[in-house]
Amino acid sequence: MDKLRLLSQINLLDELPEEELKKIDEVTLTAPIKKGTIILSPTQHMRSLFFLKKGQVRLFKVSSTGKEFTVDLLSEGNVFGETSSFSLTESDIYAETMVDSFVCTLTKEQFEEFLRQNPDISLKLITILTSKLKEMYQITESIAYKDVKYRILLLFMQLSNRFGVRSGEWQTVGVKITQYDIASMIGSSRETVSLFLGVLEKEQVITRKPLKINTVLAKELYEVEEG
DNA sequence: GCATTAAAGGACT
DNA sequence: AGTCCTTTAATGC
Repeated sequence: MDKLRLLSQINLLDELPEEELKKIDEVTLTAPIKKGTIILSPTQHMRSLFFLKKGQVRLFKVSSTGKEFTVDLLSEGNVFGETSSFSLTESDIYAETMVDSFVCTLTKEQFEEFLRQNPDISLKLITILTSKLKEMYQITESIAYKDVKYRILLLFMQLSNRFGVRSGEWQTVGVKITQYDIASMIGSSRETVSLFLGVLEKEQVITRKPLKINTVLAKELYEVEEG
């Protein structure tokens, strides 16, 4: 696949001139990574940052009892990883590809230089991180005070706002997720998720195949906030 | 109201 | 064919 074309597909880099794209292309390495590959783990530490050019990545932590908690999902254009000076994720975190992906590696210096020359990108990064922070607040609060059905709907609202496509009252969720993925994002079990997905489908709040959410119904019936 | 366990059916490659 | 994903039901906190 053409490297330059891949680079131009990155959201963060959308507004960059062709010259800048070429510069980045010269200093970075792009690797195809298969689904289910761990590209970052507490033991395997890469002192670098990653650009997800294509695909989908899950960031998660593992508890002492071996249970996974998914912190974030990333799609094309997201940056993650860590260097000695700053980190975009936690240090004891795992990153796994959920689908076949293309990942580009950047050193700290390359990324900082890149930001210096493209201040607009820095602003975009701040925007992304801020909205992610808001999402995490909502999720943690829902885990404390709300039931699983509400948590599923809140998660779907957030995902569809970030990744989905809107068509009237219905919005796609926009990411490829299993029931296990959902459970690991809202602190539940896959069986319970399975149960409530069935309930929500009967109530016509969601559809499956493809996974969609009726945002209007969800808000009215369950008072779900938007992300 | 939900996790857990178990068991079985369905789907993906 | 074999692995991954989903559903259903029973049990107990």
